[in-house]
Amino acid sequence: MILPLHEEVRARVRDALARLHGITDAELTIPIEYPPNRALGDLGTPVAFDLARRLRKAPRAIAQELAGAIGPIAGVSRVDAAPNGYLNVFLDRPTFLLARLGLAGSLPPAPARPEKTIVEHTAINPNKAAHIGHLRNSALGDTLVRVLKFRGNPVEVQNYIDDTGVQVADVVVGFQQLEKLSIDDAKRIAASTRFDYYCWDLYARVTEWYDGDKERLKIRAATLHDIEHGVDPTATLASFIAHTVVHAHLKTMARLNIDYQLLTWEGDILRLKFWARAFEVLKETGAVFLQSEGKHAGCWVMKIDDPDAAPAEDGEEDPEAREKVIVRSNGTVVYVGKDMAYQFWKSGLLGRDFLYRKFATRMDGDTLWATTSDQSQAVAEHPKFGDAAATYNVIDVRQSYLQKLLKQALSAIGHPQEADRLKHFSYEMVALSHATAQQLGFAPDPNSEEAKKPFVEVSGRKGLGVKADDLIDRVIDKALAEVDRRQSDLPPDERRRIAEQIGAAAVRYFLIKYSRTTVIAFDIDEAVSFVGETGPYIQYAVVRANKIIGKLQERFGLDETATLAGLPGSPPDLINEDAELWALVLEASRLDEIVEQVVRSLEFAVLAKFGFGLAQMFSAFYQNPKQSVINEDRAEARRWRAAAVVYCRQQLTRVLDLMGVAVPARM
RNA sequence: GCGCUCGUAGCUCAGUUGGAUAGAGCAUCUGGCUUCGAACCAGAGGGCCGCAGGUUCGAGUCCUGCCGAGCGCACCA
Repeated sequence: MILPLHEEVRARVRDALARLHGITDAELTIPIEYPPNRALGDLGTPVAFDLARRLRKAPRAIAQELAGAIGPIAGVSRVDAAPNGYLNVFLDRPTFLLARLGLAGSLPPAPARPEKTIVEHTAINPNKAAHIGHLRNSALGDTLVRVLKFRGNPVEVQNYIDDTGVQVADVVVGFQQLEKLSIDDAKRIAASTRFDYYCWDLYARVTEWYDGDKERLKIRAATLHDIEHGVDPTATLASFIAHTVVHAHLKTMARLNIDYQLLTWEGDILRLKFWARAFEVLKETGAVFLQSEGKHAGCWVMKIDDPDAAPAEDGEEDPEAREKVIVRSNGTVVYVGKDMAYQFWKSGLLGRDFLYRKFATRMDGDTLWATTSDQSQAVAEHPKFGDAAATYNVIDVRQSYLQKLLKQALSAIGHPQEADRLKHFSYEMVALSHATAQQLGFAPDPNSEEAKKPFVEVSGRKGLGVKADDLIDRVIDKALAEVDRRQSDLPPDERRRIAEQIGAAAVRYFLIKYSRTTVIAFDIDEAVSFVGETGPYIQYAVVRANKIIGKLQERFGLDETATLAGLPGSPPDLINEDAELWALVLEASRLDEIVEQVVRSLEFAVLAKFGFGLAQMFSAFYQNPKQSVINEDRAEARRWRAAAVVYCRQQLTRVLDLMGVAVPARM
């Protein structure tokens, strides 16, 4: 918790500026930064540079005036003007640490954020096993959920299931046409094999089959039609495939501590006629209109307004390029129409609701709900879903255009605020490194275009990709080998559990540490590594911290509370003089600031780097014999160091929790 | 053609409201386990921040142009 101090320093600088120079403009921002080293200060601001021209004074002189006029600030020991013009602040170290441990004073409460936020993520086509690209989506989405909750936002997590799309239809075609299998055969396969893996292979074969004769695509169209209209046996088989694969996906995600509150099924959106209602709204508000001329004649279209687009230079611009067809001339709705209906519902603007049924049990024991359109399945008592003040849609960058259309649709029906509060959480895709593609047996022809690209694109249609569970298995196996080597006294099931925790940390950290705009060229060897900047590195730091606290009890018979209880009032020399210890405490306190930055930028790489950097500082501290806690003879020094360890461990544990990662009992 | 992203160490990447000396991991090299357990730590080498202009007290970060790469822009989903 450092943000309240930032605010206090800002307020006092503002106050001093008003008194000294009559500067009261609210637009003046006072940036708070961290000087390059603690000898210069704990916090600092370059505000004097901004004012130099305005006040016709050297930055240094302004900073000096401010330092003299700012007066005492609670929690601050001194304010200095640096020779180059920075205004630097030194904190009262003992008070700072004691307050953060809840041993002195009280920290201001977090701001209330009562408005409900929906986060939709994962949305994997339920026709095959999840792959690493899907994992990036889910890891980002779940981290977003955790970060929002951390700062007090009520969050509803949804996973959209496209059970009536082409991809499910393709696997149905595989069962019916290629394998000549019935629903009972499918059930038999599901009972005896990895069904999602089976579908993975079958899906790739269906793609090849289509390539063999384009006429076969007509079978796909007919299958899709049967699914949409509930024609059996096709519809029942499709439903079975989708449900079975969804359960497999849930299982996969649970291995990474990812789950959901509600599964929204596209089939229910169709059957409950959400689109018909959305279409009414769009027509009533004039958001869409029936085009009577040009190439879109007979279609219902929406104007695309693009304020960023350059104006047509010589009036030769194609007017149709500024229109998006929403309803085709044959009366059927385009894909994005269903998305609009779903989004209107999320934003509480549809005037219609799903029915709900219980689907499964969540990891914390709560109910995982699913939508339904079947009265006989519907449960009367259910939580209120949808109708959120803000929405985050976690979808890769290729969907940017469609997400933009969704925002425009909200605007066009007269709800610009809702449009503004719909955020497309976009991120780049996961591809494969050439080395990994080769290991999988997908080496492109060295003379082909593909070979010249910086990475190899994943393709579900070709069956080219790394399955999520295969990756997780490999990482866990490797972790288990390490655990077996180091913790041979532990029973096998406990070792297994630890390996699973370490594996989840490795995978999740790997998926979070890149910025959203970076294409991850997935390399298997890099992903399974536990050395350096990885999740297990952070876990290891926390395990070491726990070790110190355990030893303290063993050696001195003091538990954590007793150790800390002796701190208030004890001589603060150590923390005042030990730069390394203080740097650790100050850095640890920045979590709230980091979380705000993460929500503002939607960059979880920031969180990952913070966790790693703090763990790194702690590891150095731990490894330094001069900083030993239990070998320290002076009781006060021991207590201050223990306090720093406790605080650091607390903050690192929170960071891991935000990443959906647990702390192993031992490593 | 238009739009959006990206180009930083040998490799993979940070540098997200323009700030003090451009960082991390991996790889390479040198040290360190009878120590709070080395999944670690200490240290070394390694940079025209794609190129050229501009704005600013200050630019890896903002603007313009160029070069190079990726992804979008359907009466597909």
